[in-house]
Amino acid sequence: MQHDDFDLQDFLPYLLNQAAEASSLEFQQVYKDRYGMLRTEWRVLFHLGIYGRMSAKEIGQRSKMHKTKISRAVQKLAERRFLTRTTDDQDRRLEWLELTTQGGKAYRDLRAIAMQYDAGLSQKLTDRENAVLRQALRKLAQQG
Amino acid sequence: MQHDDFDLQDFLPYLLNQAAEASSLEFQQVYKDRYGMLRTEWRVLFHLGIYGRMSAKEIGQRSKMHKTKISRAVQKLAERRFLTRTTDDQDRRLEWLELTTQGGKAYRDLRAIAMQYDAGLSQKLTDRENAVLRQALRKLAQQG
DNA sequence: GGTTGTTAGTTACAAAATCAACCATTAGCT
DNA sequence: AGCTAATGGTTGATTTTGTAACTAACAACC
Repeated sequence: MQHDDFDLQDFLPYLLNQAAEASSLEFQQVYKDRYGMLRTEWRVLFHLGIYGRMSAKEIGQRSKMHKTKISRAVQKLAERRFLTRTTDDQDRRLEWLELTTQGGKAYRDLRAIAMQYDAGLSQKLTDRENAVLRQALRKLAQQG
Repeated sequence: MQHDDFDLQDFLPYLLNQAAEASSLEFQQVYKDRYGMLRTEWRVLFHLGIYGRMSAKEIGQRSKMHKTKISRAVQKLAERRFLTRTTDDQDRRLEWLELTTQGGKAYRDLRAIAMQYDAGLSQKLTDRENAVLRQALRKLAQQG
């Protein structure tokens, strides 16, 4: 049982997780300290900021977050007046979510930081690594 | 605010997380359903399986898991008789962890599945992507 | 030899994620 | 129309994590 040949550092699920965790640490600090947000919350914020008005369901499809997470994130963001919810006229189960002016401001602020942060991460890698990495990650991200 | 240029799918912390989550889903099913283990638990199990007897502290250093997580994982694994704990003679704060026969069996079983699973993931990528990906992830994983 | 500071590991409590059951509404079928 | 199933979203109970405070043992210094 001593020092066998399996290398944990080469096992993709583990390695990916290590990289994901390490590389989101600092950004987490920002949305946490600056806006008191959770990961789920900035994600919802970003979805709305990027794609504009959408429903919780759509956010779920895109982000693969579970609907309860989204539901609670939306609640918090609504409480803080970062978004508004309007029930659809045709289908009254459906709710349209949209950033408020304040929400938009928070989004743009965080987006700027995200872009800067991402640039910093990219600097750790060569151009080729960056390109191939993102390509590969996208393949892995689509489950199946 | 509609459809701005920022791409969430290109933001590394997000992309990494999506890939990590997607690519660990099936393996998670295995250690969960088959051994009722948590992520922290199989990680501890693997550390001991790979490196042999070690202390909780060492596991923490290698895995970057917080010591409370490790403490709890060790407890569970000990309850299930997957490992034994022996206090060090020199330094009685220190505890040596070691897999039992049963623990070793579980480890080898899961390791086999992990290897197979990893091979499956690798198949989604070209050889070059595989090499570059792992290289890049290792760089990102070392924080700083 | 006693005081202070560290270290390995645990525990208690709060925060968050998960899972299942739950409304309310709409769709589909007969 | 009336019944059943499916859908969008919420809620509550349980599990898991995170944070801080805590032991117990050791180290270092005076």
